[in-house]
Amino acid sequence: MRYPKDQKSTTRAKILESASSALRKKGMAGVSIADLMTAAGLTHGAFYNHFESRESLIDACIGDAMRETRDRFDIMMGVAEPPVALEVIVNGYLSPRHRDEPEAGCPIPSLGADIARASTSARGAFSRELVEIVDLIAGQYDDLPKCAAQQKATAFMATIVGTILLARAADSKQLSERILEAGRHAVLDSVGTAAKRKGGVSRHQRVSR
Amino acid sequence: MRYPKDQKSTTRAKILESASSALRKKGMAGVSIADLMTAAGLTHGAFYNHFESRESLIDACIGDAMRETRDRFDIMMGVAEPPVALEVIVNGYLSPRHRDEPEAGCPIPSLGADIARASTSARGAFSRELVEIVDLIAGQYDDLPKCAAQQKATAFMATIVGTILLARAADSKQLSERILEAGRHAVLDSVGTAAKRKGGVSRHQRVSR
DNA sequence: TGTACATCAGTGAACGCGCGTTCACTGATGTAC
DNA sequence: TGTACATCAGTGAACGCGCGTTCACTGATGTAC
Repeated sequence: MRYPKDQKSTTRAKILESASSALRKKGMAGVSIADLMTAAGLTHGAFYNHFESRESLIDACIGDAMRETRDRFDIMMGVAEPPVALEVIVNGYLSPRHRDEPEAGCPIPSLGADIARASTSARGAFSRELVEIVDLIAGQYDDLPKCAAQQKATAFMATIVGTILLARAADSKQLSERILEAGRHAVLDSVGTAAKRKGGVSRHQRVSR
Repeated sequence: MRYPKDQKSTTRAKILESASSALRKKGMAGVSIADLMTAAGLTHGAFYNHFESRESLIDACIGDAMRETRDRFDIMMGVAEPPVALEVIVNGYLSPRHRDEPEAGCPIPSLGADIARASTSARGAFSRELVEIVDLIAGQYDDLPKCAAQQKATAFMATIVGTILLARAADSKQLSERILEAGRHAVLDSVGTAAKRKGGVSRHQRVSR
Protein backbone atom coordinates (compact mmCIF):
# COMPACT_ATOMS: atom_id res chain seq x y z
CA MET A 1 0.00 0.00 0.00
CA ARG A 2 1.00 3.54 -0.64
CA TYR A 3 0.31 4.59 2.91
CA PRO A 4 1.28 3.18 6.30
CA LYS A 5 -1.37 0.81 7.53
CA ASP A 6 -2.64 3.10 10.25
CA GLN A 7 -2.95 5.94 7.73
CA LYS A 8 -6.70 5.71 7.49
CA SER A 9 -7.42 5.74 11.19
CA THR A 10 -4.85 8.49 11.72
CA THR A 11 -6.48 10.64 9.06
CA ARG A 12 -9.90 10.02 10.48
CA ALA A 13 -8.67 11.06 13.91
CA LYS A 14 -7.11 14.19 12.42
CA ILE A 15 -10.34 15.18 10.68
CA LEU A 16 -12.32 14.50 13.83
CA GLU A 17 -10.02 16.55 16.02
CA SER A 18 -9.91 19.42 13.59
CA ALA A 19 -13.69 19.36 13.13
CA SER A 20 -14.37 19.08 16.81
CA SER A 21 -12.32 22.20 17.53
CA ALA A 22 -13.77 24.16 14.63
CA LEU A 23 -17.32 23.27 15.62
CA ARG A 24 -16.84 24.42 19.20
CA LYS A 25 -15.22 27.63 18.02
CA LYS A 26 -17.45 28.60 15.11
CA GLY A 27 -20.66 26.70 15.69
CA MET A 28 -22.38 24.28 13.40
CA ALA A 29 -23.06 26.88 10.73
CA GLY A 30 -19.54 28.26 10.69
CA VAL A 31 -17.78 25.17 9.46
CA SER A 32 -17.67 23.73 5.94
CA ILE A 33 -16.28 20.36 4.96
CA ALA A 34 -13.81 21.99 2.59
CA ASP A 35 -12.49 24.20 5.41
CA LEU A 36 -12.12 21.25 7.74
CA MET A 37 -10.30 19.14 5.24
CA THR A 38 -7.95 21.96 4.36
CA ALA A 39 -7.25 22.41 8.07
CA ALA A 40 -6.52 18.71 8.30
CA GLY A 41 -4.13 19.02 5.35
CA LEU A 42 -6.27 17.21 2.81
CA THR A 43 -8.64 17.98 -0.04
CA HIS A 44 -12.39 17.87 0.44
CA GLY A 45 -12.97 14.79 -1.69
CA ALA A 46 -11.25 12.51 0.82
CA PHE A 47 -13.82 13.35 3.43
CA TYR A 48 -16.21 10.64 2.30
CA ASN A 49 -13.58 7.97 2.73
CA HIS A 50 -13.95 8.60 6.46
CA PHE A 51 -17.47 9.78 7.17
CA GLU A 52 -20.78 8.99 5.61
CA SER A 53 -21.99 12.57 5.68
CA ARG A 54 -21.57 15.92 7.36
CA GLU A 55 -24.17 14.91 9.91
CA SER A 56 -22.35 11.75 10.90
CA LEU A 57 -19.19 13.79 11.41
CA ILE A 58 -21.07 16.13 13.72
CA ASP A 59 -22.46 13.21 15.68
CA ALA A 60 -18.95 11.84 16.07
CA CYS A 61 -17.60 15.24 17.15
CA ILE A 62 -20.20 15.62 19.87
CA GLY A 63 -19.50 12.19 21.30
CA ASP A 64 -15.78 12.76 21.05
CA ALA A 65 -15.76 16.17 22.72
CA MET A 66 -17.98 14.95 25.52
CA ARG A 67 -15.69 12.00 26.13
CA GLU A 68 -12.73 14.36 26.24
CA THR A 69 -14.48 16.50 28.85
CA ARG A 70 -15.36 13.48 30.94
CA ASP A 71 -11.77 12.27 30.80
CA ARG A 72 -10.54 15.65 31.89
CA PHE A 73 -12.92 15.66 34.84
CA ASP A 74 -11.87 12.15 35.69
CA ILE A 75 -8.20 13.10 35.77
CA MET A 76 -8.86 16.12 37.97
CA MET A 77 -10.72 13.92 40.41
CA GLY A 78 -7.45 12.11 40.96
CA VAL A 79 -5.53 15.10 42.23
CA ALA A 80 -7.44 15.71 45.47
CA GLU A 81 -9.81 14.18 47.98
CA PRO A 82 -13.53 14.73 47.63
CA PRO A 83 -14.94 17.33 47.71
CA VAL A 84 -11.79 19.39 47.15
CA ALA A 85 -11.40 17.99 43.64
CA LEU A 86 -14.54 19.91 42.76
CA GLU A 87 -12.68 23.13 43.45
CA VAL A 88 -10.00 22.09 41.01
CA ILE A 89 -12.65 21.42 38.39
CA VAL A 90 -14.46 24.68 39.04
CA ASN A 91 -11.33 26.76 38.88
CA GLY A 92 -10.41 25.16 35.59
CA TYR A 93 -13.86 25.22 34.07
CA LEU A 94 -14.69 28.76 35.14
CA SER A 95 -11.31 30.16 34.13
CA PRO A 96 -10.73 32.99 31.62
CA ARG A 97 -8.82 30.47 29.56
CA HIS A 98 -11.79 28.14 29.18
CA ARG A 99 -14.01 31.12 28.39
CA ASP A 100 -11.59 32.36 25.73
CA GLU A 101 -10.82 29.00 24.15
CA PRO A 102 -14.09 27.26 23.40
CA GLU A 103 -12.35 25.21 20.71
CA ALA A 104 -10.40 23.35 23.39
CA GLY A 105 -13.14 23.17 25.99
CA CYS A 106 -16.37 21.54 27.01
CA PRO A 107 -18.82 21.26 24.11
CA ILE A 108 -21.91 21.93 26.21
CA PRO A 109 -21.74 25.72 26.41
CA SER A 110 -20.65 26.07 22.78
CA LEU A 111 -22.85 23.40 21.18
CA GLY A 112 -25.58 22.66 23.72
CA ALA A 113 -28.33 24.41 21.82
CA ASP A 114 -27.26 22.71 18.59
CA ILE A 115 -27.16 19.34 20.31
CA ALA A 116 -30.76 19.87 21.36
CA ARG A 117 -31.60 20.22 17.66
CA ALA A 118 -29.28 17.43 16.47
CA SER A 119 -29.94 13.82 15.47
CA THR A 120 -31.21 11.24 17.91
CA SER A 121 -27.87 9.48 17.84
CA ALA A 122 -25.96 12.66 18.68
CA ARG A 123 -28.30 13.39 21.57
CA GLY A 124 -27.93 9.83 22.74
CA ALA A 125 -24.14 10.04 22.76
CA PHE A 126 -24.36 13.38 24.53
CA SER A 127 -26.73 12.11 27.19
CA ARG A 128 -24.73 9.01 27.95
CA GLU A 129 -21.60 11.06 28.56
CA LEU A 130 -23.50 13.68 30.52
CA VAL A 131 -24.80 11.05 32.89
CA GLU A 132 -21.28 9.72 33.37
CA ILE A 133 -19.96 13.18 34.12
CA VAL A 134 -22.76 13.80 36.59
CA ASP A 135 -21.98 10.50 38.29
CA LEU A 136 -18.31 11.42 38.53
CA ILE A 137 -19.21 14.68 40.20
CA ALA A 138 -21.81 13.05 42.40
CA GLY A 139 -19.06 10.82 43.73
CA GLN A 140 -17.52 13.92 45.24
CA TYR A 141 -20.54 14.48 47.45
CA ASP A 142 -19.76 11.23 49.17
CA ASP A 143 -21.47 12.15 52.40
CA LEU A 144 -24.87 12.42 50.72
CA PRO A 145 -27.25 9.67 49.61
CA LYS A 146 -26.67 8.83 45.96
CA CYS A 147 -29.83 10.47 44.71
CA ALA A 148 -29.19 13.75 46.52
CA ALA A 149 -25.58 13.72 45.35
CA GLN A 150 -26.67 13.28 41.74
CA GLN A 151 -29.09 16.13 42.08
CA LYS A 152 -26.36 18.37 43.48
CA ALA A 153 -24.00 17.26 40.73
CA THR A 154 -26.55 18.02 38.02
CA ALA A 155 -27.09 21.52 39.38
CA PHE A 156 -23.33 21.91 39.63
CA MET A 157 -23.02 21.16 35.92
CA ALA A 158 -25.90 23.46 35.01
CA THR A 159 -24.32 26.33 36.90
CA ILE A 160 -20.85 26.02 35.41
CA VAL A 161 -22.23 25.50 31.91
CA GLY A 162 -24.56 28.49 32.22
CA THR A 163 -21.80 30.62 33.67
CA ILE A 164 -19.46 29.98 30.74
CA LEU A 165 -22.30 30.59 28.30
CA LEU A 166 -23.05 33.98 29.83
CA ALA A 167 -19.38 34.91 30.25
CA ARG A 168 -18.74 34.23 26.57
CA ALA A 169 -21.73 36.21 25.35
CA ALA A 170 -20.98 39.24 27.54
CA ASP A 171 -19.46 42.07 25.54
CA SER A 172 -17.04 43.49 28.09
CA LYS A 173 -14.18 41.83 29.90
CA GLN A 174 -15.39 43.41 33.11
CA LEU A 175 -18.90 41.99 32.91
CA SER A 176 -17.53 38.65 31.80
CA GLU A 177 -15.18 38.54 34.74
CA ARG A 178 -17.98 39.32 37.16
CA ILE A 179 -20.02 36.49 35.71
CA LEU A 180 -17.20 34.00 36.12
CA GLU A 181 -16.64 35.16 39.66
CA ALA A 182 -20.33 34.82 40.52
CA GLY A 183 -20.35 31.29 39.13
CA ARG A 184 -17.23 30.31 41.03
CA HIS A 185 -18.57 31.78 44.23
CA ALA A 186 -21.95 30.08 44.00
CA VAL A 187 -20.54 26.69 43.14
CA LEU A 188 -17.76 26.79 45.70
CA ASP A 189 -20.31 27.80 48.31
CA SER A 190 -22.19 24.61 47.67
CA VAL A 191 -18.95 22.64 47.69
CA GLY A 192 -18.05 24.43 50.90
CA THR A 193 -21.28 23.28 52.42
CA ALA A 194 -20.37 19.72 51.55
CA ALA A 195 -16.90 20.24 52.99
CA LYS A 196 -18.32 21.61 56.20
CA ARG A 197 -20.58 18.61 56.52
CA LYS A 198 -17.43 16.53 56.38
CA GLY A 199 -15.60 18.83 58.75
CA GLY A 200 -13.24 21.31 57.24
CA VAL A 201 -11.28 21.83 54.09
CA SER A 202 -11.42 25.52 54.75
CA ARG A 203 -7.84 26.04 53.71
CA HIS A 204 -8.65 24.94 50.20
CA GLN A 205 -11.70 27.08 50.17
CA ARG A 206 -9.66 30.10 51.02
CA VAL A 207 -6.95 29.35 48.53
CA SER A 208 -9.20 28.82 45.54
CA ARG A 209 -11.80 31.35 46.65
CA MET B 1 -50.55 55.52 -0.48
CA ARG B 2 -51.53 52.03 -1.27
CA TYR B 3 -51.08 50.85 2.29
CA PRO B 4 -52.22 52.15 5.67
CA LYS B 5 -49.63 54.45 7.12
CA ASP B 6 -48.53 52.06 9.85
CA GLN B 7 -48.10 49.31 7.27
CA LYS B 8 -44.35 49.52 7.24
CA SER B 9 -43.81 49.36 10.98
CA THR B 10 -46.42 46.62 11.29
CA THR B 11 -44.67 44.55 8.66
CA ARG B 12 -41.31 45.11 10.26
CA ALA B 13 -42.69 43.96 13.59
CA LYS B 14 -44.21 40.89 11.95
CA ILE B 15 -40.90 39.94 10.33
CA LEU B 16 -39.07 40.50 13.59
CA GLU B 17 -41.46 38.40 15.61
CA SER B 18 -41.47 35.60 13.09
CA ALA B 19 -37.67 35.68 12.81
CA SER B 20 -37.16 35.85 16.54
CA SER B 21 -39.24 32.71 17.08
CA ALA B 22 -37.66 30.83 14.19
CA LEU B 23 -34.17 31.68 15.37
CA ARG B 24 -34.80 30.43 18.88
CA LYS B 25 -36.39 27.27 17.55
CA LYS B 26 -34.03 26.36 14.72
CA GLY B 27 -30.85 28.26 15.49
CA MET B 28 -29.02 30.72 13.33
CA ALA B 29 -28.23 28.18 10.64
CA GLY B 30 -31.75 26.83 10.39
CA VAL B 31 -33.45 29.96 9.18
CA SER B 32 -33.39 31.48 5.68
CA ILE B 33 -34.72 34.89 4.74
CA ALA B 34 -37.09 33.34 2.21
CA ASP B 35 -38.54 31.07 4.91
CA LEU B 36 -39.00 33.95 7.30
CA MET B 37 -40.71 36.15 4.78
CA THR B 38 -43.03 33.36 3.71
CA ALA B 39 -43.87 32.79 7.38
CA ALA B 40 -44.62 36.50 7.68
CA GLY B 41 -46.89 36.29 4.61
CA LEU B 42 -44.61 38.17 2.20
CA THR B 43 -42.12 37.46 -0.55
CA HIS B 44 -38.41 37.55 0.10
CA GLY B 45 -37.71 40.70 -1.91
CA ALA B 46 -39.56 42.89 0.58
CA PHE B 47 -37.10 41.97 3.31
CA TYR B 48 -34.65 44.69 2.36
CA ASN B 49 -37.30 47.38 2.74
CA HIS B 50 -37.09 46.64 6.47
CA PHE B 51 -33.62 45.41 7.30
CA GLU B 52 -30.23 46.23 5.91
CA SER B 53 -29.04 42.64 5.94
CA ARG B 54 -29.54 39.25 7.52
CA GLU B 55 -27.05 40.18 10.21
CA SER B 56 -28.91 43.32 11.20
CA LEU B 57 -32.10 41.27 11.52
CA ILE B 58 -30.33 38.86 13.83
CA ASP B 59 -29.02 41.74 15.93
CA ALA B 60 -32.55 43.09 16.21
CA CYS B 61 -33.92 39.67 17.13
CA ILE B 62 -31.46 39.21 19.94
CA GLY B 63 -32.23 42.59 21.44
CA ASP B 64 -35.93 42.03 21.02
CA ALA B 65 -36.02 38.57 22.58
CA MET B 66 -33.93 39.73 25.51
CA ARG B 67 -36.25 42.66 26.11
CA GLU B 68 -39.19 40.29 26.03
CA THR B 69 -37.56 38.08 28.65
CA ARG B 70 -36.77 41.03 30.86
CA ASP B 71 -40.37 42.26 30.60
CA ARG B 72 -41.63 38.85 31.54
CA PHE B 73 -39.38 38.75 34.60
CA ASP B 74 -40.47 42.25 35.48
CA ILE B 75 -44.13 41.29 35.39
CA MET B 76 -43.56 38.21 37.55
CA MET B 77 -41.79 40.36 40.13
CA GLY B 78 -45.10 42.15 40.59
CA VAL B 79 -47.05 39.12 41.72
CA ALA B 80 -45.29 38.42 45.01
CA GLU B 81 -43.02 39.89 47.63
CA PRO B 82 -39.28 39.34 47.42
CA PRO B 83 -37.90 36.76 47.50
CA VAL B 84 -41.00 34.71 46.75
CA ALA B 85 -41.25 36.20 43.27
CA LEU B 86 -38.08 34.30 42.46
CA GLU B 87 -39.96 31.07 42.99
CA VAL B 88 -42.53 32.16 40.46
CA ILE B 89 -39.78 32.92 37.98
CA VAL B 90 -37.99 29.64 38.60
CA ASN B 91 -41.13 27.56 38.27
CA GLY B 92 -41.91 29.26 34.98
CA TYR B 93 -38.39 29.22 33.60
CA LEU B 94 -37.62 25.66 34.60
CA SER B 95 -40.95 24.28 33.43
CA PRO B 96 -41.41 21.52 30.83
CA ARG B 97 -43.24 24.11 28.76
CA HIS B 98 -40.25 26.44 28.55
CA ARG B 99 -38.01 23.49 27.78
CA ASP B 100 -40.31 22.32 25.00
CA GLU B 101 -41.03 25.73 23.47
CA PRO B 102 -37.72 27.49 22.89
CA GLU B 103 -39.35 29.60 20.20
CA ALA B 104 -41.40 31.40 22.83
CA GLY B 105 -38.79 31.53 25.56
CA CYS B 106 -35.61 33.10 26.76
CA PRO B 107 -33.02 33.46 23.97
CA ILE B 108 -30.04 32.73 26.18
CA PRO B 109 -30.23 28.93 26.27
CA SER B 110 -31.14 28.70 22.59
CA LEU B 111 -28.89 31.40 21.16
CA GLY B 112 -26.27 32.07 23.83
CA ALA B 113 -23.45 30.36 22.01
CA ASP B 114 -24.37 32.15 18.79
CA ILE B 115 -24.53 35.47 20.60
CA ALA B 116 -20.98 34.91 21.79
CA ARG B 117 -20.00 34.66 18.11
CA ALA B 118 -22.25 37.48 16.90
CA SER B 119 -21.56 41.11 16.02
CA THR B 120 -20.39 43.62 18.58
CA SER B 121 -23.73 45.40 18.43
CA ALA B 122 -25.66 42.20 19.09
CA ARG B 123 -23.45 41.38 22.04
CA GLY B 124 -23.88 44.92 23.31
CA ALA B 125 -27.65 44.70 23.16
CA PHE B 126 -27.50 41.32 24.84
CA SER B 127 -25.25 42.52 27.63
CA ARG B 128 -27.30 45.60 28.40
CA GLU B 129 -30.43 43.52 28.81
CA LEU B 130 -28.62 40.84 30.77
CA VAL B 131 -27.42 43.42 33.27
CA GLU B 132 -30.95 44.74 33.63
CA ILE B 133 -32.31 41.26 34.23
CA VAL B 134 -29.62 40.57 36.81
CA ASP B 135 -30.48 43.82 38.56
CA LEU B 136 -34.13 42.91 38.63
CA ILE B 137 -33.31 39.60 40.24
CA ALA B 138 -30.79 41.15 42.59
CA GLY B 139 -33.60 43.38 43.87
CA GLN B 140 -35.21 40.23 45.23
CA TYR B 141 -32.28 39.59 47.56
CA ASP B 142 -33.14 42.80 49.34
CA ASP B 143 -31.55 41.80 52.61
CA LEU B 144 -28.09 41.53 51.05
CA PRO B 145 -25.67 44.31 50.12
CA LYS B 146 -26.10 45.28 46.46
CA CYS B 147 -22.89 43.69 45.32
CA ALA B 148 -23.59 40.35 46.99
CA ALA B 149 -27.16 40.42 45.67
CA GLN B 150 -25.92 40.95 42.12
CA GLN B 151 -23.51 38.09 42.50
CA LYS B 152 -26.29 35.83 43.72
CA ALA B 153 -28.54 37.00 40.90
CA THR B 154 -25.88 36.31 38.28
CA ALA B 155 -25.39 32.78 39.56
CA PHE B 156 -29.17 32.38 39.63
CA MET B 157 -29.33 33.24 35.94
CA ALA B 158 -26.41 30.96 35.10
CA THR B 159 -28.06 28.04 36.84
CA ILE B 160 -31.48 28.37 35.22
CA VAL B 161 -29.95 29.01 31.79
CA GLY B 162 -27.63 26.02 32.12
CA THR B 163 -30.45 23.83 33.39
CA ILE B 164 -32.66 24.55 30.39
CA LEU B 165 -29.73 24.01 28.04
CA LEU B 166 -29.04 20.58 29.54
CA ALA B 167 -32.71 19.65 29.75
CA ARG B 168 -33.20 20.42 26.07
CA ALA B 169 -30.15 18.49 24.95
CA ALA B 170 -31.00 15.40 26.99
CA ASP B 171 -32.44 12.61 24.89
CA SER B 172 -34.95 11.12 27.27
CA LYS B 173 -37.88 12.73 29.01
CA GLN B 174 -36.81 11.06 32.21
CA LEU B 175 -33.30 12.49 32.22
CA SER B 176 -34.61 15.86 31.14
CA GLU B 177 -37.09 15.89 33.98
CA ARG B 178 -34.39 15.03 36.49
CA ILE B 179 -32.29 17.90 35.21
CA LEU B 180 -35.13 20.39 35.56
CA GLU B 181 -35.84 19.14 39.04
CA ALA B 182 -32.18 19.46 40.06
CA GLY B 183 -32.12 23.02 38.77
CA ARG B 184 -35.32 23.94 40.56
CA HIS B 185 -34.12 22.38 43.77
CA ALA B 186 -30.72 24.09 43.73
CA VAL B 187 -32.09 27.51 42.91
CA LEU B 188 -34.99 27.34 45.34
CA ASP B 189 -32.55 26.24 48.03
CA SER B 190 -30.65 29.45 47.54
CA VAL B 191 -33.88 31.43 47.51
CA GLY B 192 -34.94 29.54 50.61
CA THR B 193 -31.76 30.63 52.32
CA ALA B 194 -32.63 34.22 51.51
CA ALA B 195 -36.13 33.66 52.80
CA LYS B 196 -34.85 32.22 56.03
CA ARG B 197 -32.61 35.22 56.52
CA LYS B 198 -35.74 37.31 56.27
CA GLY B 199 -37.68 34.97 58.55
CA GLY B 200 -40.00 32.57 56.85
CA VAL B 201 -41.80 32.17 53.59
CA SER B 202 -41.78 28.46 54.17
CA ARG B 203 -45.35 28.05 53.00
CA HIS B 204 -44.39 29.22 49.55
CA GLN B 205 -41.37 27.02 49.57
CA ARG B 206 -43.51 24.02 50.30
CA VAL B 207 -46.11 24.92 47.68
CA SER B 208 -43.65 25.32 44.87
CA ARG B 209 -41.56 22.41 46.14
C1' DT C 1 13.75 -12.14 -9.79
C1' DG C 2 10.59 -9.86 -12.94
C1' DT C 3 6.06 -8.62 -14.65
C1' DA C 4 1.16 -7.80 -14.52
C1' DC C 5 -2.49 -6.74 -11.83
C1' DA C 6 -5.22 -5.37 -7.52
C1' DT C 7 -5.72 -2.20 -3.82
C1' DC C 8 -7.27 1.99 -1.86
C1' DA C 9 -6.28 6.77 0.45
C1' DG C 10 -6.29 10.80 -1.59
C1' DT C 11 -7.28 14.25 -5.73
C1' DG C 12 -9.89 17.73 -7.91
C1' DA C 13 -13.40 18.76 -11.45
C1' DA C 14 -18.15 18.78 -11.65
C1' DC C 15 -23.10 18.47 -10.10
C1' DG C 16 -27.35 20.51 -8.34
C1' DC C 17 -29.11 23.32 -4.87
C1' DG C 18 -30.36 26.93 -1.77
C1' DC C 19 -28.70 30.94 -0.04
C1' DG C 20 -28.33 36.33 0.53
C1' DT C 21 -28.83 40.07 -2.18
C1' DT C 22 -30.20 43.16 -6.15
C1' DC C 23 -33.28 45.43 -9.08
C1' DA C 24 -36.66 46.65 -12.62
C1' DC C 25 -41.21 46.49 -12.08
C1' DT C 26 -46.35 46.82 -10.17
C1' DG C 27 -50.20 49.23 -8.78
C1' DA C 28 -53.01 51.54 -5.32
C1' DT C 29 -52.97 55.82 -3.33
C1' DG C 30 -51.69 60.83 -2.51
C1' DT C 31 -50.73 65.27 -4.52
C1' DA C 32 -50.12 69.23 -7.84
C1' DC C 33 -52.33 71.93 -11.03
C1' DT D 1 -63.70 68.04 -10.82
C1' DG D 2 -60.37 65.79 -13.82
C1' DT D 3 -55.78 64.54 -15.30
C1' DA D 4 -50.91 63.65 -14.91
C1' DC D 5 -47.41 62.51 -12.04
C1' DA D 6 -44.94 61.05 -7.58
C1' DT D 7 -44.66 57.77 -3.92
C1' DC D 8 -43.30 53.51 -2.03
C1' DA D 9 -44.46 48.67 0.12
C1' DG D 10 -44.37 44.71 -2.02
C1' DT D 11 -43.22 41.34 -6.20
C1' DG D 12 -40.52 37.91 -8.34
C1' DA D 13 -36.87 36.94 -11.75
C1' DA D 14 -32.11 36.90 -11.73
C1' DC D 15 -27.25 37.16 -9.96
C1' DG D 16 -23.07 35.06 -8.05
C1' DC D 17 -21.48 32.15 -4.56
C1' DG D 18 -20.38 28.46 -1.52
C1' DC D 19 -22.10 24.42 0.02
C1' DG D 20 -22.50 19.02 0.43
C1' DT D 21 -21.85 15.35 -2.34
C1' DT D 22 -20.25 12.37 -6.32
C1' DC D 23 -17.03 10.18 -9.15
C1' DA D 24 -13.50 9.09 -12.58
C1' DC D 25 -8.98 9.23 -11.82
C1' DT D 26 -3.93 8.91 -9.68
C1' DG D 27 -0.10 6.52 -8.18
C1' DA D 28 2.59 4.18 -4.65
C1' DT D 29 2.52 -0.14 -2.76
C1' DG D 30 1.28 -5.18 -2.07
C1' DT D 31 0.49 -9.59 -4.20
C1' DA D 32 0.11 -13.47 -7.61
C1' DC D 33 2.51 -16.10 -10.71
